[in-house]
Order: sequence, then structure tokens, then C-alpha cells
Amino acid sequence: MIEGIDRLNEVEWEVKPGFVPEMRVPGKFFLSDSLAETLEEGAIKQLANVATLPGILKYSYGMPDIHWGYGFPIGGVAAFEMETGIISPGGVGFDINCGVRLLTTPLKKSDLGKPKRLINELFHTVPTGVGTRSEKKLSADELEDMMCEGAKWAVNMGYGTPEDLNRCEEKGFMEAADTDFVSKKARLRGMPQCGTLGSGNHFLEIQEVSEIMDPEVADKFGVSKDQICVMIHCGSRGLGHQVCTDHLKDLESATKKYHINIPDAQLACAPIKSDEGKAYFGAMAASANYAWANRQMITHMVREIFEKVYKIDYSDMKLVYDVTHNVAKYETHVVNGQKTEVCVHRKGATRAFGPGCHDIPHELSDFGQPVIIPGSMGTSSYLLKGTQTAMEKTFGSTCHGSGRIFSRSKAKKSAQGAEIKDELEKKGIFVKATSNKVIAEESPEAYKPSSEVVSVVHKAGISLEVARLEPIGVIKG
DNA sequence: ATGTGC
Repeated sequence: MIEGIDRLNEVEWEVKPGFVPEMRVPGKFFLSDSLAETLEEGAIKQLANVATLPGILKYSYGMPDIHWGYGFPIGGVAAFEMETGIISPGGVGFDINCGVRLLTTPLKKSDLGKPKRLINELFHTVPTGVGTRSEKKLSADELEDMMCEGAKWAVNMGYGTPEDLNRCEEKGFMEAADTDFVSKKARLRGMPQCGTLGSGNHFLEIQEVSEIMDPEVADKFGVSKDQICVMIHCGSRGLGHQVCTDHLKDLESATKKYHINIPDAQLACAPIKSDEGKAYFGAMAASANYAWANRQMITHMVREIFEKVYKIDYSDMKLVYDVTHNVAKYETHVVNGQKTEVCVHRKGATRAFGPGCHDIPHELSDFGQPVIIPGSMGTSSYLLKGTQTAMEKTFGSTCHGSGRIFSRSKAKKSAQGAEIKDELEKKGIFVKATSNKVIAEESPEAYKPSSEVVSVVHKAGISLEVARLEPIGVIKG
């Protein structure tokens, strides 16, 4: 193991102050022995770098899917004190509100017929791939409303039901959105891309519930054994990417202006309450809203296809929940025994609020928030529940699932897309993608196994397993 | 992740 790190128990490790100079708090990460074999020292250094930032509270955290990212590690969580703390685009990531939602159906596998037909239909309806455009081109006014109201805007436009909003983190939109700080360039990228899936590890997957670990909670979440579900994983597309790019530049100068010492230029940041910090937060929230509306529009397309192909009702496909994997938020947490407002950055991490917390759907309040962990292509996905332990240990946070072991370029070299597609098809998983290249890049071997990642957070108690889902068919960009 | 080197 790496020097300067203590193992606390089976799944918890501590990075001692001094691992890098000027750490204000220790680092803490969650890992199993087998995941430790593929741990990148660079990611732990990034975790330690985050611990040097002003106003950081308790720990700089790493989830078991931690890997090297831009400035902050992916699979990282850090909370900052509101007066002395900072906000940083690197702590959120380029794909603002990349997230995932799970939809149920009243169908079983035997009702599906040939999944190939369904997958083809989905592939031809949901725009997929880099730079793809939507059939609906937004007007400037519509984009403005979409950025202010997120999934609520989409539902008002007819892309879903009010019940959907109840099953989204933040009810599907952040009120803090301030579109004054979204550039013209970002808007121009966003206008033609609403309701598109994107590329990379984004996907739309047909899944079967293969195992129920917590029958009572699965029932409350609306999930049952052998049920067919749909998982949608995508983000804010070119708009969020542009917002991140624009504000990084702005915050690089702000870092100097406010005399913040950072060990890595990629940690560019500004005080939370500074003009620059507030501008980034407002634009980030607008991008997050774009992503929620985007997933809501894709949900609508999926429901219409299922209605057409399987003659089921639109309302038979209920939303279990929608979580974000990349966001910064103001939240109230207990710090030193006091309820305190803090700014939590989650980058490749999921909120996992426990029973009784605010912003959990009322009917699920006794059980904790649904947590959705997508697997990599061809591997299991998981439904978990948030816990009180997460509230106490990790500012109500857990893993997000897709932790790379090696880079896209290395994945491409080590695997052929066509072969992976054939192998998955032999296992009964039908993959339809815009190119074999993206299949090679997303090869399951390029990722930490989702089962192992989930097992660690379960053992640590920061979220608990409710159900496992296996892929049947997937579309990718 | 991304109008996929700047």
C-alpha cells in the first residue's frame, strides 16, 4: 500500500495530514482489498490536495470507485464551511449533473419478445452520440425556462407527470439557477441538444431485476423480482461542459485575486460567497437543471416507445428516483454537534440521505433515499438506500458506480469493440452503439467491478443494498 | 464527459 495511509478497518482508510503539504484535514477513503490492487496513487494525491483547500470540513473523502480526474478525484466528496470555504468547478466535473434515473415497467422478460427490436426502436428515437442534435430545437426563451426549472419545465411541456418530480433529487431543479452567468456559447451548444443521450459512459439500458436484498424497501421503492426496468444515464451535454470551461477560466484568476494557495492549478476556486463563486454556482445550477430536463425528455420518449410496442399505459412506467453524480449544493449537516449549512461537492458520488432527511419523497421518508448505482456496460446495476450512517460519516454521500481502471485510449488498445459486442450478445445482452470505438472504450474490463464497489459502501454502511439489476439491452453513443 | 490536440 501507499506510504502515509492508515487502514482503519476492513473498508476504511485514512490519509494522514502531511501526505501532501498543508493539508487542513485528513483524507478518508473506502476500499476493499481487491479494489486496492487497482488504486491509483495519483487519485489519492488528488484526494490529499483537496484537503488543503480553505474551509474544508472533517475529511476529504474518496468513494470505492475513486479514480484520477480533473483536479479533484472522481469518486470524491468534500464539504466546505460557507464563510471561509471555497467552491470549485473541478469538484463538480465537466459533465455538470451527470446523473441516472430508474424507471419501472409492469413487464417481465418473457413479455419483451426479441429485445433487439426494442433496442433498435430506442436507438432510432433517442438521439445518441457526440454532437447529436435533438428533433426539438429549443427557442432562446424555452432554453431559459429549461435552465430555470429543469425537470419541472419538461413536465409542464408534457414530457412526464408531476409524480416524476417527486421522485427526483431536489424535485428535479435547483432554485439557485442564475442564467445571467451562462454564456452565449454555452446556450448555443445547449439549444439543439435537449433530449439527447450523449456519448462515453452515458447509456440507456433495459434491465431485469435479478435479486432483491431488502424486500420491504424494494416494495416501497416500487421494484420487484423479475421486473423489467429502464435505466437512463446522461448529463448536461455541451451546455454543462461549456459552463465548466467558461467558469474555470474565471476562477483561475479569482484564485489569485483572493490569494488562495492551491497545490494544483486544476483546483481553481473562489470563496463560496464571492461574486465569482456565486456566478459559477448559479451557472452550475442552471446546467444541472438542463440535465434534469434532459433526462425527463428521454424518459418521455422511452414511455412512448413502450406504449407503442407493448400496449402498456404511460403511467405504468413509474420513476423510482433520479440522482445526480456531479454537483455542488448547499446542504445542512451536523458539524461538531451543530446543524450547519455547508457546500458539499460531489464528483462521481451520489447523495445518500438517510431516513427522516429533508428532500426525500414523503412516502419514502422512513426508509431513506433511493440510491441508483449504474454498472459499466454489461455488468450489474444496483438500487440502494441512503442511511443515517452516511449522514454522520460522509455528509450523506456514497459511490456512483463507474470507476475507471484504465483510460479510454488504453481500453481502446486492449479491446476490440466488435468482439466485446459479440461476447455480450452470447450472454444475452444486446448492445447498439453509434460506433465500435465507444464499445471498446467502455469495455467492462476498463472499470472497477460495480458489485465490489457496492459491497464496500454496504459494508461501510453509507448506503445499503436493496436490489440488483442485470442488463438485457443497451444503447450507447 | 466534450463541436474528443491548442
